[in-house]
Amino acid sequence: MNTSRTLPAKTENARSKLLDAAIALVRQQGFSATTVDQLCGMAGVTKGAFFHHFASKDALGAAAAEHWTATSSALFMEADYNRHEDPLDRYLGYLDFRDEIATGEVADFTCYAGTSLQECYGSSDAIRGAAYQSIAGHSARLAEDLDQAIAHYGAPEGVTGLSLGLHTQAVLQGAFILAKGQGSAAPVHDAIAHLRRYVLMLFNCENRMKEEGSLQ
Amino acid sequence: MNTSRTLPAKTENARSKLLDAAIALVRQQGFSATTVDQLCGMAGVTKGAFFHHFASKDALGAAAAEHWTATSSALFMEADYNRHEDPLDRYLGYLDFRDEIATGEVADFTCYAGTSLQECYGSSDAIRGAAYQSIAGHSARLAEDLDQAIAHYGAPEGVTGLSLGLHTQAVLQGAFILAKGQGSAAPVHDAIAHLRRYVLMLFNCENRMKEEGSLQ
DNA sequence: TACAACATACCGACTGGTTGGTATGTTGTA
DNA sequence: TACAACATACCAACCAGTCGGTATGTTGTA
Repeated sequence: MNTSRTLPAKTENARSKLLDAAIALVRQQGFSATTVDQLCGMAGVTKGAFFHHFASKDALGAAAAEHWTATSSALFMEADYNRHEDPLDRYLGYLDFRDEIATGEVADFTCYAGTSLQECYGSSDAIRGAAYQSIAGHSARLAEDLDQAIAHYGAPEGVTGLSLGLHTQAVLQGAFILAKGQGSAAPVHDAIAHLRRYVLMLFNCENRMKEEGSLQ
Repeated sequence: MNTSRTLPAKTENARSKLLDAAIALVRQQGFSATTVDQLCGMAGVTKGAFFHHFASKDALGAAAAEHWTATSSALFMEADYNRHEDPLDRYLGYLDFRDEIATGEVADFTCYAGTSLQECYGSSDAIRGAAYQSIAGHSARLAEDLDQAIAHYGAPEGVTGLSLGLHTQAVLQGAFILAKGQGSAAPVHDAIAHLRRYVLMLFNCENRMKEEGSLQ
């Protein structure tokens, strides 16, 4: 039992260390600017280990996108805001949570998927696909809450949960770009404030302000 | 007169050809993935010409951001929507114009500044600075109209012209990322629709719906 | 239980093509 | 003649990927 756990733990070590290193380095420098040697150095493994686990640098980039999906979706799933009964409260709680975690170094709160998607569009289909899958999946989970909110509170024509979920991601991704330009988290806080105001007006002001008390 | 125009025209030829090539290639492949030889090939010049005009590849990347600012600001300044008397109409006309030009190949309507800013954050200060300057300047011009609109129609506390201008850019930049993932312009149209609805509600619904007829 | 056959994880020196950059012409013009 | 605007030839560093080899399990079988 002990040993049967030891081997898989060790075999996953080099691999997951490389994935973690990829996420950290790519968020800081971009994918192309990150070398295999750098990745191995940060992960504390050798090139042999790298190419044992990944067929190519591109394959690592794509696998890191899936790793990113797994770790970040775990982070959001465990967060407190999911406990709200009201679906709109859950969505607004998500925005608050996003606002909270946007602190410190820019590279530490920006999105691996967005960064590599923008850079690797046109040079690697594998990475582009995996990165978009990450963002689309995240949007889809938001869409569940938003669809419930729309069913409950109503919304203008053409506004769907998925459309709002994707828009949420667009706003965040764009804010990350501005944050990189400015070197601070301020643009993220501003963008979230605007988005929050939009959604509040969408469900609150335009439609008949049902249950206003529960909406902040 | 003819000759005095010929020399600068020719001297600017290699340089501006390289700048155009940089914008085209970087939008498609990203900065790091684009080689100096590729740039020279597309521009139809040799490496000697390249390093005669630019001290380094990074310098070309930064100069291309300024070139991008110049060409794109000319495009928007000449557009018809600027003729509207109402500042809000000018802003909404800008959104419509953005919506119109988002067609065809994804790389043809995405933003050089946003792409290189995201990628070169952390690897080149010169490019990051020039790229952010491009986006910030564009936001500032939008902010002029938005400030006038706010003065005229009023707005909730904390909403300034610059804040809305930057948010507009954030939404567009984020939409470009989604467009790259999806390989189509649809996310851009969706994002603009949401942003348009937000601004309309901001000036229209929340505040006393002055001059409603002129607002679409 | 013992042992052969095989599999998995990892090491690190090496390579061959690529890349940013340089050094040295050449040409046209003032 | 002087100088700007190129072209040509070349280089040293770098980098993704390879390859032979080792160490540590795992499995099948007698």
